[in-house]
Amino acid sequence: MQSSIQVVEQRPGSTRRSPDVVARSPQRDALDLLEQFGSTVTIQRDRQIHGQGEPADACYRVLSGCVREVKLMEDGRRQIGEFLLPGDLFGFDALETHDFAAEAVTEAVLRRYPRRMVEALAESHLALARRLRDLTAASLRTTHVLLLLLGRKTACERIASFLLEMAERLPQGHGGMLGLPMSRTDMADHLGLTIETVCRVLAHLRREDIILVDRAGVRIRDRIALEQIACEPRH
Amino acid sequence: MQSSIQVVEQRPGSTRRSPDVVARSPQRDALDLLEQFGSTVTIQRDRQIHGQGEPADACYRVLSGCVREVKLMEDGRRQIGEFLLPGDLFGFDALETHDFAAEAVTEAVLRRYPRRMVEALAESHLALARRLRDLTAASLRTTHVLLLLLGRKTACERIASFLLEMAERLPQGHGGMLGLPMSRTDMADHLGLTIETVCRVLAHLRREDIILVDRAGVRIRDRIALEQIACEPRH
DNA sequence: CGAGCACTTGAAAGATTTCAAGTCCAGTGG
DNA sequence: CCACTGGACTTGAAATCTTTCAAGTGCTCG
Repeated sequence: MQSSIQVVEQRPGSTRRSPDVVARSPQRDALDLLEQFGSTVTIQRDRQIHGQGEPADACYRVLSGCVREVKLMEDGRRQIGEFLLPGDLFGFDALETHDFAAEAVTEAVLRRYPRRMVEALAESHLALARRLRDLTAASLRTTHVLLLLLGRKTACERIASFLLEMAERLPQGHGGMLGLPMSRTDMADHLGLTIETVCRVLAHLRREDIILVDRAGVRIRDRIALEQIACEPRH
Repeated sequence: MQSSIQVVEQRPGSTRRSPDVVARSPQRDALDLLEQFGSTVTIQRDRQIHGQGEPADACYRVLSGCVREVKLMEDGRRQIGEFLLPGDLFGFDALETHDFAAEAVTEAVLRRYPRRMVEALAESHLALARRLRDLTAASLRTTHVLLLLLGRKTACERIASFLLEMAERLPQGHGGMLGLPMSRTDMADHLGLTIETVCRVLAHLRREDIILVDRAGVRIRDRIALEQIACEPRH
């Protein structure tokens, strides 16, 4: 229960998306209240953290590694709602049960908070209650962006949007290299494409000299071009 | 400010989806607190209630009619996040700004609550704060279902899912006829299809005697078949 | 009655998927 | 140390689904 965990500054109501990994500043985060009830767990690659539809009795903060939120259909079709990276929170926005299963994309270290405690504390701490609501609203906003991507964007636009998002969220390696933690299959299941289409689009962007792809990851060479392709919504 | 508004029983944390339109039961809804600050407004067909990205300074309950939540791309591509029907709430789950524009699909009568009051009351009423969080989580759940639909379902599955959803949410006319309030274009923009594909799939389902389509609306003749086609997720 | 709009339907085009081989490593075992 | 195997990733070609383009139809409204 040591409190020397890497803590990430959260903008007012952002579930994730923390390019600004800053040491905790003077103003306290309402979530700090939970820290004393947290425990640290390590999840092996591809192991499940919780199942889809299971009672939501824990919430998590990602300390290291990558987690995916997965919805599965009877016939095996899969939709990944979101990838969670260090600093991201998940499970806080569930009702009684989890909408998604959560699985480790890479070995992941998580801080685990019992839902019972979260709810109990929220009963007496308005700031925490408020924080939880903002967290949920932030999740919703992220999901709304994905809705447009899945409903209306072309394969090329989806990949471009995804790469830009990852460039914001992942730490840059040397020379701006992004080490994507997820497989092509995971990317495909997040973007509503097949693995082959993901490959082909990446190859296409590479031939255009917009990105550089190698085993280690991706490097964005022409961000402007990528942004034009991604054609993000007005807001 | 009369309080003879049609009020809809809400399951614990459901933004909408209220097939059970019941008179208010003894236990009070935390949202009742807002009622004294509400005002009733009427919006003409296709008129905007608020724009995408605008400061969220009001929330609404639909009293009658239908509202769509719309995201627009520069080039005119459109994604409808959700249709709101009588009893449904919207705008309660926004952060500072609205993720979607809201527009009246049909002439709509809305109960409008100033966000400032909602937030102020939530500061002092835990039950309301809790209700707002559940509302947001319920929105998120709805959106997660749509993610799978947009990312992984075929046109036929999308339409089948949509019809079943509408059958739950819309009041039945005589003979189980559903009067769909939205145009084919709206359906298309919700389901990530084109208007022509929507027509063709409806025609296909009609030829299979699964539904009956006419100007007035749609009638489900073989719900079992429709459910099989829709192939809803395990949970 | 005529115009306009929503909706349908057909045919061709196009984007993405499916099916089928490969390639390239990383890890294993000889 | 090196060949071998399996898995992830690529790439090509054909198939398929959906879209695009083009007419129509039928209602409603003026």
